[in-house]
Amino acid sequence: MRVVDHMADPGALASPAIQSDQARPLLKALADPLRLRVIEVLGGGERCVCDLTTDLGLAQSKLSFHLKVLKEAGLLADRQEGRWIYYRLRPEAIEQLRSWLAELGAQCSKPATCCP
Amino acid sequence: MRVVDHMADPGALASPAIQSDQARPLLKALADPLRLRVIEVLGGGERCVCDLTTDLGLAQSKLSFHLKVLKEAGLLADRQEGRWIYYRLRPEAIEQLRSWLAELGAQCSKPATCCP
DNA sequence: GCATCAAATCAATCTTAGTTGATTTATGTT
DNA sequence: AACATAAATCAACTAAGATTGATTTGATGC
Repeated sequence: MRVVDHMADPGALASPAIQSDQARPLLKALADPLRLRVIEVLGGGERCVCDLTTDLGLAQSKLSFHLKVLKEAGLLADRQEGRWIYYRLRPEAIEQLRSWLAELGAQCSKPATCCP
Repeated sequence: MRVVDHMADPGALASPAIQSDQARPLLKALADPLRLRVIEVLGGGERCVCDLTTDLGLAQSKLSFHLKVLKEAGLLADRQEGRWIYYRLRPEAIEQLRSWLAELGAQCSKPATCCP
């Protein structure tokens, strides 16, 4: 039944109810060590690509590739200003993941009654 | 500074403060679609391997491989009873991830002041 | 219009991770 | 002890994803 209407976890309330279908692309995008570093930096606030390149010491095309993956997964948003492009985290995506995890954790402790 | 002592998110309070170093193996383990299905099933409670095999319709060695990955990442715990082995989710791991995500989301909305 | 700089794209290569079927280890049964 | 079943391991193969360097697109300034 998965009843969650008793407000056990206010932190997860922002997002409705997420299936693993929605979590999958997010998790996949987060699974790379380099992308994690990008995410970590953007956790501190918006950044332009040039900034990220020097901050992380990455080849330009490499960073660009990973930014694309993160963006297509829905984790990042970008905006253009002149010839610079700024990337930022999408807090909605983060919240989605958090609420998916919350559901997972909720009822996982039932012991099995099974085979023998 | 990353100040989080004002209790903005009670949902994250259970776990202390997680670096991406700790999140990385968890995220990597969660990044596979098959493992996500396993996780989803175990979200409903503990299961023995034989159960999982038939539930998910997987080759035995395949499932075994993925269970190992998940376990080594710290997401699963197992116990033996007779010749059966039961796997379950480790809620601590879930909470770690959740609190890591909470920190990420907290301060990510500062606009950049940068290049031009 | 031409030169310059930021960022994205592309094709080729390299690396890592997942699959498969057979074998092994371990527990329990007769 | 011999057999049957549950699960882990292994080696060979396959597929997916990341890296690299070169090229392209697009915006700005002269």
